[in-house]
Amino acid sequence: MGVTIKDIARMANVSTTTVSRVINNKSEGVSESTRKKILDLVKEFNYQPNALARGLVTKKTKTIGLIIPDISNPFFPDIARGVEDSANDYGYNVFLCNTDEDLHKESEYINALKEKYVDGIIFTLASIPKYEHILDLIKSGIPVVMMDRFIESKDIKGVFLDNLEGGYIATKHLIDLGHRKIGCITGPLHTKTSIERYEGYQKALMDANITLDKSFVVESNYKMDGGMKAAEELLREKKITSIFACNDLMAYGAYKVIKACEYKIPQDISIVGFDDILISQMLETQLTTIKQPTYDMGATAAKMLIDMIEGKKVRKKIVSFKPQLIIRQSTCAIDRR
Amino acid sequence: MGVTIKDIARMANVSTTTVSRVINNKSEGVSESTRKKILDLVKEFNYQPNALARGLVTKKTKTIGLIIPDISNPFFPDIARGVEDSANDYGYNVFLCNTDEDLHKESEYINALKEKYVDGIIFTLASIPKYEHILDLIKSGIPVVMMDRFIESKDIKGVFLDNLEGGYIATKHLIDLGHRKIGCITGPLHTKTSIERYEGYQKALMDANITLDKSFVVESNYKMDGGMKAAEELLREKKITSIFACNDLMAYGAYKVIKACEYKIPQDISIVGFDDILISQMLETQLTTIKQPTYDMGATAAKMLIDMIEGKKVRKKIVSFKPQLIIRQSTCAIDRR
DNA sequence: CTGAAAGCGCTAACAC
DNA sequence: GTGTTAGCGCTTTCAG
Repeated sequence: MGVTIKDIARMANVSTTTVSRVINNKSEGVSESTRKKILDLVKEFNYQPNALARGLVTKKTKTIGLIIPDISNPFFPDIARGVEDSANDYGYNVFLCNTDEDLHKESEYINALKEKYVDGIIFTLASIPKYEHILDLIKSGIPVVMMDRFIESKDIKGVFLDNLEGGYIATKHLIDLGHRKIGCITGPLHTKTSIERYEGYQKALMDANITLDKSFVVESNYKMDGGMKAAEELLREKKITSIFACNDLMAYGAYKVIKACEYKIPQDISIVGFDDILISQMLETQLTTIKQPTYDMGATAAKMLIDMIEGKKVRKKIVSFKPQLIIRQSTCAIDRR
Repeated sequence: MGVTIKDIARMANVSTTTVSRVINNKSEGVSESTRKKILDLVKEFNYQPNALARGLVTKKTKTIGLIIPDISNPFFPDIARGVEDSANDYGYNVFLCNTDEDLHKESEYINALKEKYVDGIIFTLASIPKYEHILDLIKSGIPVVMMDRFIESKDIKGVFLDNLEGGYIATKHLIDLGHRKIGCITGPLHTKTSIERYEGYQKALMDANITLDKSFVVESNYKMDGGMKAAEELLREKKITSIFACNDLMAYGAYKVIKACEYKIPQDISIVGFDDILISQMLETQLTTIKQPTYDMGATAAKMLIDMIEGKKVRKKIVSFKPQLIIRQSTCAIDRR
């Protein structure tokens, strides 16, 4: 559909090689006059190089894949936006792939992306701890950057949040406010992120010489209803004065239960979440939470990937982002009770 | 990187033609034995066809482009998910492109997608009423499906929400509850969607024999702060008893102002929004609103596009989705005041 | 039922 | 400075 490099060459009375040289700016050895002639023709006939043909010979497509669990999960749009913006800056396009954490879909996407010769892939793994296929992928030579969910392996590169630090500062904030009986609603404890946040909680307690009471810890599912159930359990004569929920959705579930029980937030019970999703600042009592720099994480992952693709030295194999405590209205000092 | 059709052909002692036939299931004329031999080899060596080479000759890439303003706008992730799911069902991959409603970026993406030979493009236009480039694109022959934002043109195909109906049922709901003094916070009135929602409001009033009071109508910007300003204006001795905000973000802005003024929702002022974004059901007083079937719209757009690509008869050129009234807690009958 | 040959549109040695 | 040639990996006539 349209004019090819041959057409331009014929009209300019030059070879395709020469045309190729100028459209790729490898025009060291092209006279200014033929250069201009070609450029004029290109503009006049709106010549657009066929990326398939080009890719077939160069083995580069200026295309990357982004594989995530689910773009409609509020955690991912900002990441995706960061990735796409960076990619776009470097002239790359991005394939969006939603896996629903399904390993089969994950493999299918990997195959499709390989067939389409993407230059690299950014990955947020399924939380299931199974990733031989990823390791194989990396060994096959295609640049891969992991995001958010870590893999134990020497040759992994990636962008992660310091979840331990996040759990730590969330809990420390509560401790600094005078709380001693701090409940913890964790995510599923077979995932690294959940474990780390929980470890952060434990470390903060330890540093403050507070003994861990396991009955204050409830494992949940990162969902709202899970947060509700967990809060019901914690409220059952545990006498806790505060809760650290390992994500905002669960914090919101807890929030609803607490308010339904006629407790006041933060006077009766302080609560801190994790993620800083949009709703957190829209609640009646705005949620104190731990913010992840999602956009930056996406943007950094894409930059890193493209550096790898273009053979630049990638200094840091692992970039660790620091979470940030956002103090809002759902926490207060215990002596204000 | 890896084994090609030639390798398979050599190992099977057949021509590449034959291999091509079996991997593309055009194997009418291939004996069962060679067929099996080839399939075994394909599996053994994990042969993956090179999509670039294939696309170069077939002019088809099993790839579509999705051009939207901004994936981090909560309205779009569900749409994108619908698009991607449908595409995936048919074996297509999707390029994600964020334009920020910038016409220049829009054109750049169109060019890039054409160079990469996408089979079709799904579009949510910038709201600026300028779209010659889209019309050109369509004339160039590449299948295009519009989404959400309409263009006046015979040969347009697309998927839209019946925004007039949406404005109508929102307003009618208020009228049915006994309200007569109904404020309206519109979006920017140079966009078709905004105009239509506003027209729906007017039509509902007219059908109920309520005279339109223009002082009850405030044009705003679809953003939260715009909703706040508009609400402040409406609250200034207009004596309205209810507000129809043309999206949830503005409704939320109004909500905050109303509560800040110590009015009660819905007893003093009823409010209905539009979109049903996640936060609407998370507010202290859950928001009555108009829901758009975003996922379905995306999924339908992709199906439509792929049907066009694959030459199937597309019965409906325009699919109009009906909005749905979601009654929650922010509206009540006027006599309960 | 199978293969030979041409060609998609481009880039990359290499030669002049 | 510029052109010739080969070839990327595949599909598609056309012939047998």
